[in-house]
Parts: sequence; structure tokens; C-alpha cells
Amino acid sequence: MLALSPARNSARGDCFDGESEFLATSCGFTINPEGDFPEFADHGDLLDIIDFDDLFGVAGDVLPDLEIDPAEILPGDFSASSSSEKTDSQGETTNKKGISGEVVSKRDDDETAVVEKMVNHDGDSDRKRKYSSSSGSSKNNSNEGKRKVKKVDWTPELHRRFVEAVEQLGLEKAVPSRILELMGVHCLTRHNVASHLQKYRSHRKHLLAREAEAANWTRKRHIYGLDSAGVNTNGRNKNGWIAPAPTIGYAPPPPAAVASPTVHHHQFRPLHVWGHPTVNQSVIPHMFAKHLPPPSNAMATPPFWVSDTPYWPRVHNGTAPYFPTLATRFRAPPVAGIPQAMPPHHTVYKQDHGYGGSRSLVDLHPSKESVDAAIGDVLTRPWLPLPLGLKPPAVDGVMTELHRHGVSEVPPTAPCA
DNA sequence: TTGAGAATAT
DNA sequence: AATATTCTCA
Repeated sequence: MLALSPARNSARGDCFDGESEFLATSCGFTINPEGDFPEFADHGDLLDIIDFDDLFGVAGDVLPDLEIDPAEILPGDFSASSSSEKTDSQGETTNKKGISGEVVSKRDDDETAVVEKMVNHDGDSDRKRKYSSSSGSSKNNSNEGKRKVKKVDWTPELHRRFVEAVEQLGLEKAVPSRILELMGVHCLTRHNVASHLQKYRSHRKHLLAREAEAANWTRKRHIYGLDSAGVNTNGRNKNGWIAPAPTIGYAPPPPAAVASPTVHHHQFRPLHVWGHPTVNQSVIPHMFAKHLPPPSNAMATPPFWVSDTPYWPRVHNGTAPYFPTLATRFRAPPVAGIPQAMPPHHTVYKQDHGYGGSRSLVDLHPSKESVDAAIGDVLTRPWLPLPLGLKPPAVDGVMTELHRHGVSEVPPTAPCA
């Protein structure tokens, strides 16, 4: 009765512009939440380039999706759909029916729910129809019942595109419509993007505030030469030493990983956190190279700071956050002399919140914020294991420093009590 | 009338 | 917390 199929078709296949066909398919994947990709075989070229397993661990997780919880389709929910659904599978929600009944073309132009199209032929404004399709019409039209919203699943790839678009436009000019345009994602509406943008800005704001705070803290430290207890030591620690510059133990990714934004990301999984790729990258790279050799394959063997917990929480179970914080995946690095089994005491730091998708340099580096926080942590709680790969100064370095300060003899370590 | 963005709801 | 919806304003 209801013309559901067309909507389904429109939702599938043309969500993305040309070069993004692989996403176009996945975008409509909503329709089949079970996770098979019958049409992927037709995108051989792209599949050759993109290794979803490498990218996200589980292929299904990358898929943009319109999240539809069958339980949210209430009884009486626009009858045609639900009745055919029951007929079809005797109470068991059929993916096809149920989903296709739910699928709404997410184009701004025709984003109104299918049922809305059937009911509302008055050519009302897009805005009106849109709103009436949600709370408005459900109140006025019992036939439609209450239909839970179709949430867009902001997959890593979608978000990456989003961020790229924002970057391209500049934060100032990044308005939903332009972002949507640049993203080339047909299955999103301006509202989806606006909502995401709102969140994005909010997160950025928060992070920037934290960074500013941390930077400020660090600056004060340098200016006043405060030790961890806030005592002015003129740049020296309690023992009179000039505090060594902290060293950061992150290894840089292989050059290939940062070279091309399109292909060379096989060994990197995206770290799905909010943020802007342009933020704080400049301060990171030079800090790594001299301390740790770059891993040949950064992610094939997860570095120590990657948690053992499942890297990529299921996205479609309705409970896992789409943007799990890295805190859930990172643990404190092992430090010489500190048993590995020792639970991390230091704050768990986020990596750079740059959202470079699957290959950005920032994927593997902590943000300045995190570095500052880590340093702050070390300074305020020196007795705890060093976080973020911070390493204690080498004995040689310490001795050199001692000599420079006229100390040639080091008293023996006091025996433990 | 439209779009952006904040506020609020789910 | 994430996303959608509603509201206000330009």
C-alpha cells in the first residue's frame, strides 16, 4: 500500500557522490543491518583500496547507518507497514520490511518519511512536512502512530568526511549546508549535519578549553619554575636540578601513513574521537622520532598503549557510543621498574582528537592537551608511573647534567628501609 | 521563506 | 552521550 520500495531504493546506492560509491552502498545498508554486503562485489576497485577490516576491525562498524530499533516501531505504527510486516514474518520483524518501512530518504528535498509522502500531498514546505512527520503528525494522525527517529549513524568514514569538509571550509564558514555539499553524502540531511556540527563544536570548545587550561598551567610552570608542590625552584626541582624536559614516547607513524589521505591507511585504524585534524598536530611529530623507533606496522601489533579491550565497540547494538573515548582503549605504558600488571594510576590520556579517519598522523599521537596533562600529572604526582610513554632521564644524561652543575659525585642510593 | 544555530527532547 | 527535533533569529 505504501510506496516503500522507492524510498528504500533511494536510500540505497546514491547516498554518496561518485567517488564515494563504496559509501553509497553502505549508506543504504541501513536496510540490511545484519551486515552482509551483497553489492560490495560490484565495487572491486574501491574495495581493493579500502580494507575495512584493517580500518575498523569489523566491517559493519564502518557503515553509515540509519539506526532503527525495531522495538521503537510502535504498534499501530503506520498500519500498512506494520501489517505487511506481520504478515510477512508472523510477528518477527523482518529486516527488509521493517527497515524499508522505516527508511526515509535522507535528502533534504525528500527527507520526509515515506508515510508522510503518502499522507501529505499538499506540497507544504519542506520544513513543515519535516516537522509534521515527527511529533506533529504523530499527534494528529493516529494512523501514523509514534515513529521513532531514524538516527544517522555517524560512522568513522562519515565523520571523517564531515571533518574534512569542515576543514576545507574553515571553521568559520562551515555551515551545515556547505558541509553537506562537500561531504557528498546524499543520505544525510542538513539537519543531520547541523546536529553533528553542533556536537562537534561543542566538543571542540570543550577540548580547546582544556588545552588552554593545560597550556596555561604548563606556561605558569615554566615562568615561575614551580615544582610539583607549587614551590618556586627557579626551574630546578627540589634537589636543585633543572627539571629535564619530558620526553614523549610515541613513535611516529610510517611516512606512508601520513602521505595520502586516500589510500595509505591500511595499518591504521581510525581513532574515533571528536575533534579537528588541524588542531595540535604541529607540536607532535618532532617530539617522537628521537626516542622511539617507528614501529614497522603500528597497528598490526597494537602498541602498548592500546587497550586489550575490544577496539571498536559494536555500533549497531544501540548501546555502544559511536565515539568511544580513547580512555576506554588506552592504558598507561609500561615503565621500567614498574610491574606491567600494575594498574595505571595516571590519568588516561586521549590521543589527539584530530579525526583524520584512518590514516592521519594524529591518529597515533596524543594531543597537546594530553601531553600537557601528562606532563602536569608527572609533575604533580611524580611517584606514579610515567604516562604517555614519558621516560625518566637516562643516567648518562643525568650525570652529564650533574657535571655541568659541578657535581661529580653521586651519593649512593639510600638503602630501603 | 530559508538557513543557522541554540535549546530541548528522545 | 548521541542524535533528532524544535525554536528563535537573522
